[in-house]
Amino acid sequence: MTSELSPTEQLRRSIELLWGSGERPARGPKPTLTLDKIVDAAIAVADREGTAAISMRRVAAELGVGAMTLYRYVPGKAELLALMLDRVSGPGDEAVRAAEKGWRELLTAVAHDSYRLHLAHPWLLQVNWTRPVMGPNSLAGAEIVVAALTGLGLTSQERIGVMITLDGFVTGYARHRILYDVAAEESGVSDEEFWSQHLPVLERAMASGNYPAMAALSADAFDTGWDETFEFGLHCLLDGFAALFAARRSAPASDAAEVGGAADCS
Amino acid sequence: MTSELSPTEQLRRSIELLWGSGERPARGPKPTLTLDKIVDAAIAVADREGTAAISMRRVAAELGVGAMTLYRYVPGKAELLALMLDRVSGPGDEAVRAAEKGWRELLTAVAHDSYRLHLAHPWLLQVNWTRPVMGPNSLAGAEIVVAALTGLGLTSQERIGVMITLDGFVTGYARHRILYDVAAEESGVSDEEFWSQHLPVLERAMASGNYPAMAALSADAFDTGWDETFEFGLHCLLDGFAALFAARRSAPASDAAEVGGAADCS
DNA sequence: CCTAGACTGGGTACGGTGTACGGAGATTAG
DNA sequence: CTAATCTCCGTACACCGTACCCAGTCTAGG
Repeated sequence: MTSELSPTEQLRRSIELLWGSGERPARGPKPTLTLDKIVDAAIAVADREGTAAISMRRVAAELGVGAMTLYRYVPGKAELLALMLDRVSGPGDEAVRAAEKGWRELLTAVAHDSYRLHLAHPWLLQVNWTRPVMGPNSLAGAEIVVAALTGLGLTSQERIGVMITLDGFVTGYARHRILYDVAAEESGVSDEEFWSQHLPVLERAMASGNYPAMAALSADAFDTGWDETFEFGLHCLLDGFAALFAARRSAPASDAAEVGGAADCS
Repeated sequence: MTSELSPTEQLRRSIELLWGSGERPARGPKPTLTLDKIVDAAIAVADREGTAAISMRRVAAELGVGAMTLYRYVPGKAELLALMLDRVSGPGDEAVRAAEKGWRELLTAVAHDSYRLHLAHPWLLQVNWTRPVMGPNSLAGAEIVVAALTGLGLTSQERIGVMITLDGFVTGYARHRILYDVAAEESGVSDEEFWSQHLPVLERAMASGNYPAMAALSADAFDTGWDETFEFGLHCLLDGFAALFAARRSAPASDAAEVGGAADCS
């Protein structure tokens, strides 16, 4: 008899799921599963068998139940992914250790944690986390960054801007690397073979004179390891933040009136 | 009778496709389609109907042919996506105009171009461009950036590092924004509704005292427009690069021997 | 001109996906 | 004990990418 749920109603349901206000109805048989078990199973499948293996049937099989059973606990696949994300989110080990150490150490730690997290769970790229970002763990992650940026003379908007910028770099770089690994794996072509296949066409392109700057690069230009390049980029970005902070320290920007709640931003 | 193609053979085929060495066989009827028409149709469908609409059947229907016909021209969907990417890639308008203006103007222009490109073609996020990056247009895009970074005392590896870092930030930020838009659109929930639904749970979280730094933010902390925040982040990142360049200008790093081809990086 | 052979278009089919629907059985309030 | 209400899940539908294969078309060689 439940008529179709309105979008708003669906959203309310998802928020409840994320913040886990799970009161059971009194009637009827006890559930055999829990939300936590489902999320754990989904993460296990995703980590073990790859991003493409995340399907409702596969996760259900992992738990020894029918596919449709999952829909008793989760509205749909998108919400399951959001729950998976919130599970692995939250302040990482390195960030917690660096919590009291100053902004540069902390941002470095947060970047490392997030980078490692993405490499460990490549399926994170599949998740649209922009809307359900407001899960409890995600919020805790934001808190620790904003805290480190408080007291440097930044406006509130700048604090958020720094956080978003850092996240953009880390996720963008992680995506780049993960896509590369995925391409290598699923095409079944190794790095060496890939490059050796391209050699003739690239040599012709270089010899054409259309790409002088590329041709002038040394032979080892692309030899840098992924992680070193990440550190290099992160270092540059933090230097840029440092320049901003130095400017604000000599002339603090005026912030809008501070109120006790970030929610009324329509 | 064609036995299954080896991965290497498939790769060779894809490279041929990208670089367009399209000699027709003599026998048999003339093809009614061309690769270009297919790629154009796919881009049109993707731009008009969204990322999810990119399917072989849909693209084929757009061209008025059967789904399987496309496989006469393209090995599979992944290759079609790669071709779509190379089509829209290449130096953007702003970058071309800024080509002779110094590294900061050029990197800014490239970032703007790439950012706009992603917003105009959100399906770019779907494409694994790390491997087929070596299409002619992509290579031209790399050339223009590396050229702007030549003569600043950077090593070859640093030039590539700067390019990858910038790309990481731009694509990461664009992804963030696109995912946000997609979430708003396909959930059917407007921004206002989304935030008003979250209000009670957020207010409770803020009142809990667990998130003091978040609670201390001003009310307008999240009010910044997407584009302003992008400019803010880009500015920071370029300041970071500037610091590196300044250091190199006073003490240039020694580069490896420069050879005329970047291809032999195993 | 004729015909053999190579090529193109595309119908059908297979195994996958997310999920709507509804029935069978379990549980508990009254 | 009964009826209400819940859980589990089999079936079904509309999609997807693409392997296979046949019919129709075109051209090279005779």
